[in-house]
Amino acid sequence: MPHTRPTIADVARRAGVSTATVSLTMNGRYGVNPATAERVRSAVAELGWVPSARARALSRARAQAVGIIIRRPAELIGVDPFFSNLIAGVESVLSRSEHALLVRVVGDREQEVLAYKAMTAEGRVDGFLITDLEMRDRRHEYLLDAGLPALVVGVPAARYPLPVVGTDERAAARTAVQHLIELGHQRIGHVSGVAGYIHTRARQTAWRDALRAAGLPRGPVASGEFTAAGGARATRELLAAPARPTAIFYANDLMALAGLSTAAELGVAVPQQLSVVGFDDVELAAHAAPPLTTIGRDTQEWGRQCATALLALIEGAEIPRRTILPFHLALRQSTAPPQR
Amino acid sequence: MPHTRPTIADVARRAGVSTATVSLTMNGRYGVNPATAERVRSAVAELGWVPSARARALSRARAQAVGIIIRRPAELIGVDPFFSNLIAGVESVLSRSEHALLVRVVGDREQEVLAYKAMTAEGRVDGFLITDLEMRDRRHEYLLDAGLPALVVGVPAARYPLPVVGTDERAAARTAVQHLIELGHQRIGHVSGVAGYIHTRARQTAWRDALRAAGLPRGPVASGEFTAAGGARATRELLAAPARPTAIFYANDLMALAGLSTAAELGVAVPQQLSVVGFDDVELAAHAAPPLTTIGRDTQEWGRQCATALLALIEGAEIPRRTILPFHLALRQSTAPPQR
DNA sequence: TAGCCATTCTAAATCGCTTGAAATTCAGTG
DNA sequence: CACTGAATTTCAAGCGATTTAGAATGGCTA
Repeated sequence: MPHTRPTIADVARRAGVSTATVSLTMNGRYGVNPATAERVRSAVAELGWVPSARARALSRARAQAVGIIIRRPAELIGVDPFFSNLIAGVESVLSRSEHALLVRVVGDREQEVLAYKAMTAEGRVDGFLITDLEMRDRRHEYLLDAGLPALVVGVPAARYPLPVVGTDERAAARTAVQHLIELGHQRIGHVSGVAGYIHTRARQTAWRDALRAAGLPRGPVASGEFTAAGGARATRELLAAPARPTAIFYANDLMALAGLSTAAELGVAVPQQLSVVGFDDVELAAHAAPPLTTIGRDTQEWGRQCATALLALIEGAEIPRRTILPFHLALRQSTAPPQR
Repeated sequence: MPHTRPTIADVARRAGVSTATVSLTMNGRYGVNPATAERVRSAVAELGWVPSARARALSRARAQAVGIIIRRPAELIGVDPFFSNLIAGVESVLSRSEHALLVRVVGDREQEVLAYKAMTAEGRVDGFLITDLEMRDRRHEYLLDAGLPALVVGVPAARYPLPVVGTDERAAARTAVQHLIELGHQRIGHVSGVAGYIHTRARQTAWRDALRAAGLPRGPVASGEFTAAGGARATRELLAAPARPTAIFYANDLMALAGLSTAAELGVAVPQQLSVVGFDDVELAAHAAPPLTTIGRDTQEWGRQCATALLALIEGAEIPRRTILPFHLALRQSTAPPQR
């Protein structure tokens, strides 16, 4: 006998009141006699009633959920702990507010657009978290005209029409390159990420600008596509150049770690012959050989902050156009002054 | 003027039929005149109608969603690409079937129980994917009596009452240790993961059994807690032992990679003085110095298979009690015969 | 004692879709 | 020509909450 879950009607009957009263009581509206409220509450407790999210979503016209759509080719999904950490942070806030997190993973842009439209049209979510912003990102268009609040997580893009929570990665990358410059490096290369992303650009531009500002020649670049294989390949490429760089700034730690191994394999001593700086400060960075100097930020904190901000947006509150969170430079042993 | 989304009534009006007919048509029930169906379909297309998931969930008594609750301490969330990959695989199947994926991340067991109960009671999901099965896991209890289908992803535990999709990690681990034995190693240590998990146990037990079966002495063990820091610490511990092992089998790649660095730091040459085998075959493993020999399985495929199976369960179909997916041993340069 | 108000509650409509029962249509039959 | 039955289509009752307008109650005031 499949004992069905109690409904609000069962609670009402048990407490000897109408369903309206139960609803009013449990949603903390005032105007309910304390004694009645008490009766309702004990009926709820006795029956173990939990309001149906389905019914609630329909009558409140709120899904009580937020969505995050991840577009990455399959092989890039697991390369960094970014999403796991972000989601963990987001969740720690959402779960306290009775909001669910819907995650969708898509492979290409076409599917992505469909996913946003479907989730919106079906009314599954009340707002979106947007990641991996691209150069000419158009996602705000269908979000804005669907009237759903949305928020970008990551790098603040100049004049993007949605609020942002993230880190000034330009400043972060500049700090990394600055560190190399201060050590005395003059030929500083860069291994960049997947073209098109705002954060790829921010890191690369900051590197270029920092060199220019210091009056140094523009160093060599190679794309590592954010993968270990790409990082290894790019490292090989940079180290094979005629005027070999004495330092390389990598757009993420995964590539930097692969770069470390590649250097070892080529017999290039780090940091004596080559200084290496990464980006992300993944846990392994501190336990590499040599431990990796890198830029980090607290991704879980990003998650917490952006969830909080998105919930506020959903409630109709105003939020700052940009929330900039700090980064840090973890100084370890993969950087040193260049050898004479 | 916030142009509201069309409802089924708008479509019905436009097509000159009742809402029942629209519903019947769009849900592919037979018994609708082809000509009428055509009119309905064009009305749907013209208005761009998409059925409301909220209303549907209520009337069909189906959430059209599955849930996954991840319980890990914050610092372990991002350590491996497991969840990202699993979710990517799961999603590739779910998205085709109009099911959403709800992700919840909790920190401890108490929150976990609450999360399962809440998701179930609120009716947010039609089924669960269970990961990180523990030794005396009780999750089946509240799932079974809530009547929700659920499925374990990962290591098949003997006599666990829910169906499983995963890999025989015992066999996988045995293969890894066997490889070391065949190379001629006699003192083989193990760096284990977080105690309590089925997979931690499976890997450790398989290691012990393989040694015993080969008539070798039981090697030293240390827990690395699945983290890089832990892996480094454990490695240091094993290498400091009086009878230093000539090979170490790590319960995951992260620890093995940290182990590689630690060995380098201690001046222990890999693979000449120490062979290292990991578990996971993360992308970086192939680009470590030296490239890491490790056991891998296709986590995205796990995701696809378990999503498919869970959907079948939700439809009320029968599925095999256990679906065992393959693993592979990636032979690289971190293992070699022991030096005399 | 009638009139007023504030406080509590409830009836009933609503959210947008699904679905079983009933109504309608119409060709085929006897 | 009435009757049967298959094929279509519609009615209307849910699904389980929320919410608004208004009813009931009771204490006070004039």
